[in-house]
Amino acid sequence: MDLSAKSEYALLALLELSPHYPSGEPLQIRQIASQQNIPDRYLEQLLATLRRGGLVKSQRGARGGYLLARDPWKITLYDVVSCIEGFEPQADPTQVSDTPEAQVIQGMWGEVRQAAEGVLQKYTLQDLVEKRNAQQQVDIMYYI
Amino acid sequence: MDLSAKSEYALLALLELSPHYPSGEPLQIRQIASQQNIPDRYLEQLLATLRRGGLVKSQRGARGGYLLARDPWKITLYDVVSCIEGFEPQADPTQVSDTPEAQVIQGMWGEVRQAAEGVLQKYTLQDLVEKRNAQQQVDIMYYI
DNA sequence: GCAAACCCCAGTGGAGAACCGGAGTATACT
DNA sequence: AGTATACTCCGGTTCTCCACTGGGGTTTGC
Repeated sequence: MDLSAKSEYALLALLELSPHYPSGEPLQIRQIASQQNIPDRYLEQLLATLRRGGLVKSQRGARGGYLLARDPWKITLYDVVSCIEGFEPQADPTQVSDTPEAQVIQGMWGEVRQAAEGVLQKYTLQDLVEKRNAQQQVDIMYYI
Repeated sequence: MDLSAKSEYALLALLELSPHYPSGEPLQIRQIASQQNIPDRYLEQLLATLRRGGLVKSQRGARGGYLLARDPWKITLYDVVSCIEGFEPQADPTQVSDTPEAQVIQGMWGEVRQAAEGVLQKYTLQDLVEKRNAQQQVDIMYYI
């Protein structure tokens, strides 16, 4: 029941990209990585996955980088996590549980998944950005 | 977001034990394992964990075995999964996330956890048993 | 044309999950 | 009492996956 480093990195990166969306200026891997303490060669892979998932666009060549594919309030956390974790296919050759006991357990676990996904679907990157800003205010007030 | 084999095995085993609770007759590892297709030496470890967690009692010696420690409707699925997965300690030295971005992400993940745990807490072993029985009826009706 | 960026693919180290085995201990039945 | 049958404890083994690293490419701006 932990959030994988993979997904956390992806969210952090997109959180960095969000404020730059209006300007249309791309942000480079190195900058994001150093800003959020993420191994840059690893972040590269995650951004590639996000690109294939249609969440970010990339600009190749010198002065290139990454930018959000659409507005921050049109990207839910579910979009991000499911893209990075790749858990869309529930209709794949997962053994369709033979015994009735296994079926029942599978069914109730489906409810657990749905509950979790519901929370992820109701938050967008924009929400995270706003929460971040509010959090920063609190941090400043408590700073000495 | 998958249910581990560990937890699924534990739930299956407890599901087997549930109907035997009223009689007070213990069930042996071998029987449970063969009934639910679980490696028996592995199931042994899981039952030991459940015993230490106070969910089952064991009867040693010949004609021994395992039985539920309390009524099936007094054991929630959360009890089982948290015991087997051991994820109680949220107040441990998990790095208390330095950056405001990480804090915000950590916070929203807390909501996801809570949603998932809420579902697990509202179901008991008794519920699973009843669902299983209902499921069996359906299976029989569709058989041939 | 060359440097700065992304792109692709392959490999490695460590941790944990799933499982197996053996020696010991308690209990029931005869 | 003795023996068979269970649980109990502890260790090891295999395998997979996560997190990360590295070595090449290709595209683009200056």
